[in-house]
Amino acid sequence: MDNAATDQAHPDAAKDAKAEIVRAAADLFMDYGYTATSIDAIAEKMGATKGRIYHYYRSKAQIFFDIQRTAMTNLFRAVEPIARESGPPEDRLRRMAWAHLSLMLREMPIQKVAVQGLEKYLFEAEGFRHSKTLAEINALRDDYEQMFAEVIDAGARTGVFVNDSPRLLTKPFFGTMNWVTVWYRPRRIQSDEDINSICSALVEYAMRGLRDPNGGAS
Amino acid sequence: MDNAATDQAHPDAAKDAKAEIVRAAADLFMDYGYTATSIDAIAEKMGATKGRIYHYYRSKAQIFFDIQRTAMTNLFRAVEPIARESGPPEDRLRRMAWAHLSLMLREMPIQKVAVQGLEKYLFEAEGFRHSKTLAEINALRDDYEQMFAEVIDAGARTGVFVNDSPRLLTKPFFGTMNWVTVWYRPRRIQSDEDINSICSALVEYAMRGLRDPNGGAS
DNA sequence: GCCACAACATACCAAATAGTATGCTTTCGG
DNA sequence: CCGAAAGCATACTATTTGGTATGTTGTGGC
Repeated sequence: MDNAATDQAHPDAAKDAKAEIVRAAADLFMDYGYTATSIDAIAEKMGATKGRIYHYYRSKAQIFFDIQRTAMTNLFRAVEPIARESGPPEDRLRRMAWAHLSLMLREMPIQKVAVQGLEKYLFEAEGFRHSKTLAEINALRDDYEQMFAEVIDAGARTGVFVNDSPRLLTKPFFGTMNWVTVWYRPRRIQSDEDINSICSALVEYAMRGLRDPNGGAS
Repeated sequence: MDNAATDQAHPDAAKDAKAEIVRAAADLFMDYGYTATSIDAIAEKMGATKGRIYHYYRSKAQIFFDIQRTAMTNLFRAVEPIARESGPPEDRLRRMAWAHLSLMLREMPIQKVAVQGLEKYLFEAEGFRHSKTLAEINALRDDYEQMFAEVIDAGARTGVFVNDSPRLLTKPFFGTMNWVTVWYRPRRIQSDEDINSICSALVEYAMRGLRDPNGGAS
């Protein structure tokens, strides 16, 4: 009994309804933040009222958690297959970074909320410290970072990457890419070409940051 | 008549009082966000009540703006002298980055609020779109970024940096450094050694991202 | 054709909170 | 030594908002 509608005769319809709520909420959270966005505002953006939202979610926080889950799920779907391939770590990592950043730009609201929103204003203040859901989200983020750390480690062992701790290197690596959520303003109509040029510049920057200037290949 | 206390006989005392408010507010904004932090909570953290705060600030938003101003002022004080020196752009930039990041880590609350907090939840919702203060803050941020862009441009002309647009290169450059405000959790007792090792790793990463792998030093 | 339940909308409530109005005490210039 | 303003605290208000309780309408199964 996770909520009122998930275990019904038409679970796919419920999924769609929840997805629409998640999208609307993410749009507003991105612009105004979590606490400054009212449930009524989310409903109004959907052309509905609170009743619709509370029929699918029992609280505002659950919507927030669902945004996180959606964001992480989408990231895994795009990046994990690449990580599992064989081949030179440098190539894999570059394509992983491209997939990550591309998704970041294409579903900015969800990803921005997910990446900047994991703050304490929910957990410290409310009773979410021991939440099962919270632990799940944190585990997802850790696993995701670990996926990159392993490829970086593999590259370091072959000598193409610098020899700092992989865990420490992932920080600026993600910083280079995730910082788009701070400075990039999605245009009305964002051309693929626009996105691709940003991806290219940032991914190459991130890769140069890892590479060892002295270490030749092999 | 900026506020009630600035043009009095003891402006320095008022400055101290305001600085204490700014610090307390930044601490709470960092953890809970702007809207989720009540004026009463800020007052309580100072061992006082609202009266004390509203004696120096006429609104919550003014406190927020003062945090931004303080953060930018401190950054300029630390970085601008280095930018004005002569010498190889690469050396100057590295030391500018170090100063920037060092300050970032040492006054995390103020800097984190300043760097991540310039959101719309104030301006779109309220009547702050045409605020004089807001324009001033934005100008400061632009000038600050421009300072780095110029040094990067100088380095690109000597051939040590890659040839992308300086404006585009500053994004991942700041991303590498400012992302600490997302992942770094200030320890109870943060040793200088701790901070220095982080500075070193991130600054070197940021510099490698700029450097042209093919371009030897002029 | 009826019934149970999904899928909402509407009305309502209690708590939180930005801001104000006012009162009290200390300090200081003349 | 006194008036006036600084430097607060206290009491109060109007509004916003998360959440609930209670409708109302459509719809699929039998």
